[in-house]
Amino acid sequence: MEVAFRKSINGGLVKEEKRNKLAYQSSSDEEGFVEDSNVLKVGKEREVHEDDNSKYPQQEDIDSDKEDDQLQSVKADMKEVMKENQRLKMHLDRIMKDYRNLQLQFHDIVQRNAEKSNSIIDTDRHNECNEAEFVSLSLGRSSSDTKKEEYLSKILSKDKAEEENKGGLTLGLDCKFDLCVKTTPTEFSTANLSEENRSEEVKDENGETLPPHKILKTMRNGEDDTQPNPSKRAKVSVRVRCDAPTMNDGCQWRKYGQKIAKGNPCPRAYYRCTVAPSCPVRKQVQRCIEDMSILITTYEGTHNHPLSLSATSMAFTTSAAASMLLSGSSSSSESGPNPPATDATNINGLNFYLSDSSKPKPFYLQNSSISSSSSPPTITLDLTSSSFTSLFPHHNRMSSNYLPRYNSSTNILNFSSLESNPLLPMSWSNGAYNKNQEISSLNFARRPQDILFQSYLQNNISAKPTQSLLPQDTIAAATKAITSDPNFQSALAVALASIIGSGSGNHAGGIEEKSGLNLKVTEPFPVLCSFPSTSKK
DNA sequence: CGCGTTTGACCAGCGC
DNA sequence: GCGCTGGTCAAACGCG
Repeated sequence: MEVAFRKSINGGLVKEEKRNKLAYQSSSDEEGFVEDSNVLKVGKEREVHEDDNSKYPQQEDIDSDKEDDQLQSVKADMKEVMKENQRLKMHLDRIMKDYRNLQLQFHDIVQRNAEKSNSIIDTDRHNECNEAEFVSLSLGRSSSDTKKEEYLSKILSKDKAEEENKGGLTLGLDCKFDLCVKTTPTEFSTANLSEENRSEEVKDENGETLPPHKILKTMRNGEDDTQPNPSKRAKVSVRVRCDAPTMNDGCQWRKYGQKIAKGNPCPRAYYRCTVAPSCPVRKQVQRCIEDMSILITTYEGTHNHPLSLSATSMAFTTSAAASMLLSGSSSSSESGPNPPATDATNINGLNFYLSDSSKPKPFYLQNSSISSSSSPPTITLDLTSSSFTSLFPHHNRMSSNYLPRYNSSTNILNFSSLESNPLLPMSWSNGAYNKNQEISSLNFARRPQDILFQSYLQNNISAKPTQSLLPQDTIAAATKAITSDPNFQSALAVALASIIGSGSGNHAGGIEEKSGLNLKVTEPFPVLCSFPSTSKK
């Protein structure tokens, strides 16, 4: 392209082009492409006239004037393009600035939501299908917990400062998103964390290679080593309405046993995670005796391999629950100025740690209960109850829509129901992201932070007087909400970060680098989903 | 034939 | 020690 241009154009125009190129050097590739297109176009025009000149040398003077005119017009075009370029640059700067602001406000929204959730009193639901004695989580705190509240605020502000110092944001919880590690799909199955485990697992202490079943046993023993009290190993039970025999949570499972458990004629099936041959994670699946449509899935153990994002959704939830459970049972023994945890009900929430897992910044999820018997601690996430909708107290209309449910046709456990929400841009629920659902599970509302995000959507968009928004007004309303409410901006930032991270590691990395924000949420998540992190210390 | 499921046997923990 | 129960193993079986 450039060669053809040089062949056909005089030196002055070449200079002009070079000057423009220099001016655009800092522009994006897309802008550069547009610029080159212009250059190509000009070059071709020039080629035509050069041919004309050779054919009719007697019109040289006239053509020379024409050339000057065209040169001027091209220069004018260039100036316009430059102006446009400047405008785009300004746009970009503004976007980056906003993005930075959103990032800084992220912690604020986490804190505010924690406080918001504290005012929500759990309805003392008990899991009637579990024979163990359950203590209601009371995922909101009582008003008498002001000391703890203050302590939490201190922790949060301290963490915020630390986060800003570090310049990094790490989505923690016991799912440790190893955000510095970017894995490609080919790396996915052998990502760093599991690599270490694997290499250690296949050999015993004598260095001998063990057969698979012995590896498993070794694994289990090793796990017990890291968890001094095996009986304390957390179990997370998830109750979901599901017609299918088992819930597709993104992992691969192999059934290894089935038993008729006492008190329930429905057989209990035992599954083992087969994503990695040495993965010790088990799950038990059983129908609820009182409501056969409810599937009770109990997870136990720690994935020692990266999970797909769809599996991460469930692992995220369950590990968070287990984290809450374990941190609650061990928090009183932790060093530092921890508030006294008198019992499980003081744990109060799912801890989605930010950056520093030792200092939880909890979100709160309702409808959970903790078994406090002497048996292995079990937390039950009841995703079948309508009271789950108290997460969205300002929007009664959304009640049924926000029931997390398992869709057997799509094999997706949905924490929300964007598709039924006409107030959202279609592309968020039924559009491009949905097309990739099977691969990357980019449903906007499948992760706890997405619930948070949607909560904001509902509170900030639909709760406003413009309830009968036409679809074409939706974007405008969303834009208004985005620009007017910093909280919503923060929530959006979280959601966007998820999407960015889900789309392409390169893109995420690019944004990361350009913005300097270190919003390190990448996909595929090299997740080490460890349920009881606190017990491993 | 390979892989996943089924199912009876076996084992360990717990209560009496 | 014995029985009960939950959890796991592994051979048999079925399916693609």
